[in-house]
Amino acid sequence: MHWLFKTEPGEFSIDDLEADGTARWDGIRNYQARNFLRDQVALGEGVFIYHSSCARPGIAGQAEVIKTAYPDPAQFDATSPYFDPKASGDDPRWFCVDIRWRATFAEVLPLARLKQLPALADMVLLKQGRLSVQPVTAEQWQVIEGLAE
DNA sequence: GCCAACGTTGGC
DNA sequence: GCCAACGTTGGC
Repeated sequence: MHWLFKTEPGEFSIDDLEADGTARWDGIRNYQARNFLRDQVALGEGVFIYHSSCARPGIAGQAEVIKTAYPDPAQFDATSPYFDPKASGDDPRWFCVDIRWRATFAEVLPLARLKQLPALADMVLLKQGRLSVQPVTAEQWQVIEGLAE
């Protein structure tokens, strides 16, 4: 399986990931996204980094999974915006993974462009909004990589 | 800033 | 369990 992770570039962009090299993908507070992270995201899998809520929404680059799911520390940190008072160490509610930068596309692949391609019509990104961690099929991955060259 | 889509909360 | 109210996401 391949994946697509959304991020607001004003908070954390592909350029930040490239500069840092690796990142903890934390702060996921949606159950469907959590379940993908916790149950399915596997070591070494590819991840497209998608910029959302910005002037040019689209796929900005790719990364790979270097550590599979572990409890998101932010849920236990009362000073964090991602604090969850209902989570406990015995019963973590939220999970995160670690990723490593692989590539920054020469140009962000615009959402509008992705929408034009029949081969991508079934992408979760295009069929369902509001899901910040989502699967990408091998076929979709190949098509998008081809566009990014 | 608007607003559609959809997730979450909480009363019953 | 239903569903209305409310909150959030995210494109435009």
